[in-house]
Amino acid sequence: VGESTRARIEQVSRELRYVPNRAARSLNTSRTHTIGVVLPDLYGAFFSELLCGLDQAARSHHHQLLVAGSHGGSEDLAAALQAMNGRVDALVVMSPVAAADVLEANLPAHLPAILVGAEVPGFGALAVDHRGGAEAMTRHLVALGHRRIAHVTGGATNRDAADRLAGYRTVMREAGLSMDGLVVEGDFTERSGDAAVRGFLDAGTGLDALFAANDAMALGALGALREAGLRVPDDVALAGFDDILLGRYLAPPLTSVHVPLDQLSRLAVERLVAATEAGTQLESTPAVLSTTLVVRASCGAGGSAP
Amino acid sequence: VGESTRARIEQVSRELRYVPNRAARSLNTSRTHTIGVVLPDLYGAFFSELLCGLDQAARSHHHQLLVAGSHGGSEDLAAALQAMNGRVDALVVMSPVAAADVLEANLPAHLPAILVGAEVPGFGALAVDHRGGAEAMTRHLVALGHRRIAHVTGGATNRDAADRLAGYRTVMREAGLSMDGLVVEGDFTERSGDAAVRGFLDAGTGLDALFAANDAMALGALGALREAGLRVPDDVALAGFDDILLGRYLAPPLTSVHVPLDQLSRLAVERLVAATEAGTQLESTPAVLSTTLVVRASCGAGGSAP
DNA sequence: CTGAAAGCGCTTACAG
DNA sequence: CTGAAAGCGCTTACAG
Repeated sequence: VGESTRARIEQVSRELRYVPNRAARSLNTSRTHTIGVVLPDLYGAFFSELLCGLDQAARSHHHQLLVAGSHGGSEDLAAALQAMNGRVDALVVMSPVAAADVLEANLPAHLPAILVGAEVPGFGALAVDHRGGAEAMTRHLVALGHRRIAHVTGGATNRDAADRLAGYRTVMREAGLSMDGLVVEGDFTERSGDAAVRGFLDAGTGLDALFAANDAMALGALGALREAGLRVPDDVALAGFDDILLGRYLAPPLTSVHVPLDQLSRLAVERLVAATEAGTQLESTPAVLSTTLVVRASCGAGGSAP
Repeated sequence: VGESTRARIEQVSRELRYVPNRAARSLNTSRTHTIGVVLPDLYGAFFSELLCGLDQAARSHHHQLLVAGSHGGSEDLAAALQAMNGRVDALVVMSPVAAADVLEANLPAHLPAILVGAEVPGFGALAVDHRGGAEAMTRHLVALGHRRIAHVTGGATNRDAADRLAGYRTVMREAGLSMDGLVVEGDFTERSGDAAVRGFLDAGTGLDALFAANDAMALGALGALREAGLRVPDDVALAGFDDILLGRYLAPPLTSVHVPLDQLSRLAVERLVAATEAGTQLESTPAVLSTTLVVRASCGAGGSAP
């Protein structure tokens, strides 16, 4: 083809705004350059930061994100997983609400997938040391001299929440401290943190410290404590979990347990892209990411973040 | 086919985990049940809440979300738009960084699209009354008796930021108040709100009130003010814009301008789904969503939210 | 009512 | 080096 013809073709294609159809391209290359992300929810800073990390990691590998949030029931989860088939090269699935069998039944076989906080034979797994983080936090509170340390959980059916509770329990037991009336169930929302504090106040439960199973609940608790005229950390020490970005902007800045979302995102995407290119599945032994205690002013330790 | 054969086929299909390939299905039905979302960024509460709203709206119509965040330059925007082609039924594009020509050149013709805060002939548009919101806020601050009212902008190239600045200017001028040295450029990040306050303090600029062009900057400003020993609202009134969810958990709760993201999300998705089904494009006259002043304690008006 | 064919829009490997 | 054909995995309309 001559130069001038080529130029004319390119011009016309631009005029008509021709853009290749990616679905068609995917169909015969069997590459989509897309990573599917299945999350239990999209609401809140934690998932937002995770999604943001995954987006950055994906873009650095020239991939896009197909997102499915909020799977209430297992049918939702199943539908979300099935809707990904043929449209993604790989999958990141977070599903802390015990559903290994649903995952097992609906994960397209041979599709590289990384499960975060869940395990299904034949699929990759990444785990966060929730328990270790909760132990470190509880130990920190004990070391500060607190005795009546309450815990607001993230719900009975949530695996991550159960691990955090277990960490708290272990250390409280070790320290010989009572947990009677000090453990109350929440659901990871601000509202439930607020409700937990009101519950303690109504019951007349005296507290030295409150360890919420995530920062969102700590935020809700902070509002309720303040409303009740209690000062943090002078009257009650307050701690969260996740180390969401806004924690440092609170007054007082929130002591928390850092969950390495950037690292998790990078690792997940790197492994998935590698598996896609090699055409292999990932090892199902989970890589466990460790958490870090981040001491800020809300527990009275005065320190600023490491 | 007999009953027993059918049962056996279904069983085998379950065993093999057969799931239809959606890319192939899309190709001949030309329906993807997916809405593409192109945002300038994924970072921060504002985009998180928008994405969450879009996800909910999309799911209520049985659609998924294909997300492209962070388009730094116009090549990124172009690439993101092109990558959507054939993989989505419709598009929501937010691009406040003046780029109507890039949009025009890269929006697949005939693909239903809603632009938020931008206009391109032949495509749908949704706008938010940033200017009116900023006017209402500035008027509120003036009415509270503040005279030296500073404004931290969201950047010179951002259209939404320019509208908010214009609203502030209009009211300040109307009220006969000086703006000398009171307008400083930010970029919608916490960090830039913090920097703005330090700048005012270093310059010895006295302030009655600080109106940040978004809540993230107000958050950063709050930290810097507190660090400088200034109390909000006693020493300096503080106001933001966007009304992100955590504003009410700050101390003091943040006065802000509510941007109706839920309504925006619902409207966008409804219109797009309707256009997809009808096979038509949307009207390019933008529907303008109005904002609401939300008075909380950070400006000293004492009120709680309406 | 069942089964084979055509076609969605691409890309890749092959024949001319 | 160019151009026509085959095929990715579906669904839909048609022939048997």
